[in-house]
Amino acid sequence: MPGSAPSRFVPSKDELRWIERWADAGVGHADPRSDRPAFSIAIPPPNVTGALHMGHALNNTIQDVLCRTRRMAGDEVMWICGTDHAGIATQAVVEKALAAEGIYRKELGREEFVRRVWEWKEEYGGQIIGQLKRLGCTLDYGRERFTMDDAYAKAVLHVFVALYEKGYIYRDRYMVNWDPGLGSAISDLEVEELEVTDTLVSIAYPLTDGSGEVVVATVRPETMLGDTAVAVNPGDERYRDLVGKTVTLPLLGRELPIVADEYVQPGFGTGALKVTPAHDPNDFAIARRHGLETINVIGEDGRMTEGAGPFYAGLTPAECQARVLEDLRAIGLVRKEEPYTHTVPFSHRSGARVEPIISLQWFCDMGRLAEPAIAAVEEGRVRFTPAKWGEVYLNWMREIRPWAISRQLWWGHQIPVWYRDEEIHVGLAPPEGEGWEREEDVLDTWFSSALWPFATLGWPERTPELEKFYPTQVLSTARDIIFLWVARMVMMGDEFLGEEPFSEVYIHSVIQAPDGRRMSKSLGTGIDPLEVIDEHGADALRFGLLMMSSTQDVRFSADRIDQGRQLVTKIWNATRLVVDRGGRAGLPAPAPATLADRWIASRVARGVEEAADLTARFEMSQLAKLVYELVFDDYCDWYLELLKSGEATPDVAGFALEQILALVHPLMPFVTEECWSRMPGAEGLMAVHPPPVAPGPADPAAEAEIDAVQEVVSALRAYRSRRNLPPRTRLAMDPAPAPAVAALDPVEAADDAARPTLVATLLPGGRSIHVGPLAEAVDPEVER
RNA sequence: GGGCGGUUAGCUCAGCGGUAGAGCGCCUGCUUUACACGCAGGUGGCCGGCGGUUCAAAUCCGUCACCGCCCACCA
Repeated sequence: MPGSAPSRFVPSKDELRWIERWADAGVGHADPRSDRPAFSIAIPPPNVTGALHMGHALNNTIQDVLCRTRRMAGDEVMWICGTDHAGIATQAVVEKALAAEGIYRKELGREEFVRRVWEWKEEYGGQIIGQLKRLGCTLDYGRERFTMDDAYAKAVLHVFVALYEKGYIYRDRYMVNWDPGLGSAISDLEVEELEVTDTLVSIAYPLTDGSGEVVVATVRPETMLGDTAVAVNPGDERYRDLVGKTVTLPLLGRELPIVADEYVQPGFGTGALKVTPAHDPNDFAIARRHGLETINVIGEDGRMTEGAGPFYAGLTPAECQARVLEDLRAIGLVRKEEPYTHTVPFSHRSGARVEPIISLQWFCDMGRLAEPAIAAVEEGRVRFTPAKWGEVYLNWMREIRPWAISRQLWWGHQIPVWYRDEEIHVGLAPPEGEGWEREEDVLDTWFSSALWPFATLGWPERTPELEKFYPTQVLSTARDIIFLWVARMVMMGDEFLGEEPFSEVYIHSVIQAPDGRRMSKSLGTGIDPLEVIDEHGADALRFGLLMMSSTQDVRFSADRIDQGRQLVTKIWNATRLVVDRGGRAGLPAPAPATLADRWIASRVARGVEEAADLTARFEMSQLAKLVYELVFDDYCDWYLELLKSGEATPDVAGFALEQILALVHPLMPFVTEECWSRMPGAEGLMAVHPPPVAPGPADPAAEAEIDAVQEVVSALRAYRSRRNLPPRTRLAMDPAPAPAVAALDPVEAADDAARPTLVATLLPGGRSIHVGPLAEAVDPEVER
């Protein structure tokens, strides 16, 4: 590279060029017929509606580091690329867009609406794939998959039918989490418990025989309309005589049995519990034990049903609550009202307060599926990093509950079930004959995501891709989808391929906003990775994110991005210097000629070894720190200074630079590719350059010597600084300084014993040094 | 109610049994022909509190205090 090259690398200009070059050279393309060892990673498929956020940027940088490293090492790398149809999110986005034009989903009808979603997907979906390219990610873009592709849909239906036939999937009228905002059931994992302060109301239920009353407490008086019993603890003396009697439900006049159930805590409230089987999971269980009637009073539309009686039907629960309280007060049955703080379920998807209701839904029993997936982690076939997440996974798996898999949406995999009167048909194809109607519900998005590592490779066909690249090696993700996604992939992989879909799960940091809040668009705390890329370059962003990443949550730090940008500039300028001094690429390893050469060879050797170790252990911030220090401290601050003074040789400098570029490339692909291309003798892309090798063996002797040199030089500089001497003051030193010391700093040997003004003493091993005038050599201030 | 994690320099974080580290900030010098997105030299921490183990503890154990996250069906 000519010395007249600009003193900075300009990412905005050069990065786009390299993205094209990599694509043209097929860098991300995987060949299933290759003889090379396979290395594969399945990207956590971003939502089609998604845009790159910091979490994606970090996660995909990590995956790209791993993929690039393995590719350079000679593996056939497939980084599986694609997006997720994200049922709820996508349907919501399109619905909103249509509503802006005054078009409503229900008016369009299902078929037309789904067509519009596809249209939207073709036009706006998947922009994140382009953004991943900007980040420098070497995915196999030519094999981009979508969880609603025909082939993928086939896999989904196949799995549904197979699990149905095994008896794992079944339909039941059961209590589910109903999301009134969404108009759909959601799974337990999509429910978030939030603390709220409600009013705990005590209501008197008169005994039917007129002999008194039983007082119950509730935070949801409106649900009393669906009460079908009052329960007390069997050991509760106060109520022993009442068990078997009945009370009359106020407002509706229904007669309710008083039952005894262990669930009831005698110490809570009055010790008597109103039982609303249709709207409380505990009450539902009590009702099943006692064969009680269940009466729905809140419907799927989130309003009171006919079951609530003519005065209340049609109201929202909140309106109904006010009305019920008013009516109860009017007849004098409210005994107490007090504030009460407890947790209440809210939908993670819509934010609405979840209504537990009884509904006819499809479920998947997870017990049997979980067994091999538990063993996989217990027996170490799947390993989590950090290891604690393996425990979290196991704790959840060991108490796994049935999964509510049906969703009352239109966008998704429609459940392959047909009904005709009492008949039911479950199959890949519709049944023969007239009068069949297909199940309207679709599957939970995570049901299809669970198949990602193999459905993307063509399963259930036995494709060459599947043969070569399943199972994958690593799954990298954040902890929030360990249950939703990771666990389910393991279960499905075990069930359908007989093998876990990956052996390593790396759980990376969550990047928070600089103030410690969650980074989110709605909070206004998001930082757009693309803006960072535009401003500082993808390499700087990648490096900064790797530096930030950790085993815990971290705040986004603009300083780390700066550090990355500075490293980019440093590498760029170091390359300029080396090229100027005659450094070349593509040489066979030259024999180190000087002490400095032996030293940098040793440093690079150490760096290469440590980098491999850190990469294998997913120590990304340590890896970033290592390359930073190797470039700045070793190569630039000391070695290149020695090169300028003639204490090192250009061949070794060039060779070491080539290796350093190769070492840094997986982290910062753009600047390293650019620098490589500017080294005389460089051929081919750095992206497929062989892995870095040391220009020589680790050399402890050379390292010890240079350590000593560094100490002397630092001491000299500190001495000058303390004395406020001009920086380049020449000092005479006795004994004569080592050539490397003299080269790095303007010192001269004291040739006249009467004249020396400075003493530097290197004791064996280079550990003890005095720097200062002879007269001060014993001064503790100076002694080091 | 269970479980996990955090508390280290002004800020953001590493380190996790052997004399306290980085980046940024701050102070002093430097237009040294790769780089001022730079170079050199500095300032700055009883490593949350209290106990304990050890020759030796940010580092291991116990406990307390805040902060955060996950799981959980007490009206």
